[in-house]
Amino acid sequence: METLRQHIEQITPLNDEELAYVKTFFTLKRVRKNQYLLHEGDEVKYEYLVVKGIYKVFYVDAQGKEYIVQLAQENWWMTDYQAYFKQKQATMYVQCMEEGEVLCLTLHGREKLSADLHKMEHFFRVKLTNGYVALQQRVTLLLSSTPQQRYEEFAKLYPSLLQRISKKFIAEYLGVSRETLSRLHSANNTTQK
Amino acid sequence: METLRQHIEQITPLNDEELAYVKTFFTLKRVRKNQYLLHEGDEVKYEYLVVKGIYKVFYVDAQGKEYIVQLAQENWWMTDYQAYFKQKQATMYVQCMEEGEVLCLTLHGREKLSADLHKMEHFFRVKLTNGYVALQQRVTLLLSSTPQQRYEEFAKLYPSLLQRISKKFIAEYLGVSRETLSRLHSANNTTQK
DNA sequence: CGCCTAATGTGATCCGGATCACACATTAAT
DNA sequence: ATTAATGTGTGATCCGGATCACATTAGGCG
Repeated sequence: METLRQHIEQITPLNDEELAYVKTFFTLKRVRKNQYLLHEGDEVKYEYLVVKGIYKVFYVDAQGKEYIVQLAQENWWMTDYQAYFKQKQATMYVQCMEEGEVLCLTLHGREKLSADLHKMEHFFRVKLTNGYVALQQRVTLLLSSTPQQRYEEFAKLYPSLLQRISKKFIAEYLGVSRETLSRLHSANNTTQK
Repeated sequence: METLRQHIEQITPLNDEELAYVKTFFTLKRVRKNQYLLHEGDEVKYEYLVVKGIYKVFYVDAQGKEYIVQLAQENWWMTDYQAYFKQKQATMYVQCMEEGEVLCLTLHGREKLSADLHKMEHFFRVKLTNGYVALQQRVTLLLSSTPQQRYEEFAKLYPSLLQRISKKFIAEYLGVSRETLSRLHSANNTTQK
């Protein structure tokens, strides 16, 4: 739980009393590899703050193809936000790719915290702001770039993930086929040598 | 300025005193067709709340191709948010497509309002939440769908824009060539008849 | 330790959509 | 009203990346 304090205090300081109050809204959960935190069709009870591990948020189209909407690692928040905020059934899955633990927060908890503590409303606003900017960047990337550029951008933003997850999933995140991604490497290696 | 009250009160009620205070941070600006509110390389002084008119937020790649990141109409907020929040030079343009007026707010104003009035911090958080969800939907759409599906989705979400702006710009928003979009129509009309 | 399954590389083929090129229609400008 | 500028449809060609198919390697895990 110490993680939580650090995470929040990157944005706003909390005194002990406030922190104690905040903590009452979170529950810690251990997660094993391949375990689902959320399944399509589920009610979306929680959003999750990743304490440890790697997770993917993805959906599956009519043909059974998977598309990764978000790859989350330490200190990232994740869930099917559309369903979470609107309290509808999930259209996405959240699955663990590397075991770890997450802190769970209900929508009610989030709203209560925001209403009771101006600081926490501020915290969530700042987090959302960052998330919004990051998503907008992803939109511009998807609109305009080649698989090559997408991969380079990804490698720059998340060098650690390159090591920790398989290329297949990176391809699904980039919206590129596994094969095309693989061929990029060969092309790169020959030129850069 | 009455628009502003209505807009904010969709999310949180304000008393007269609060409203008066809020108003001091906004300035109204008339905008003519084709006028730029923001130019690549500019310092990003403001974000804009659209009172009237249609605007596009777009960027231009090395080949001179345009990509529309956002199409904004009444009651939408817009600017180059990446640059606005991080106070960097703009990488995008904001241009008017149908004349109207906007309310301008500085980053300092936004932060001051949020700090002084918990209600306003709440307002911005809710707006950001909605924006985040909408952007995530756009990401899933760009990741997985055909031009056909993108167009249908767009037509469903923004039927009014279909009438008011040219196909060329819709194509740039969807990340599809003008010609491909045009051919979709022909295909549609023959089948649905 | 070796088996089975998943991850990766690589060739061959195919196809959707970009691009180029032009005709026609519509709108704006003086 | 005339001319220019911009929007729209449509054909012809081309190419990047998806798809299919298989060989190779690397990891779990019994």
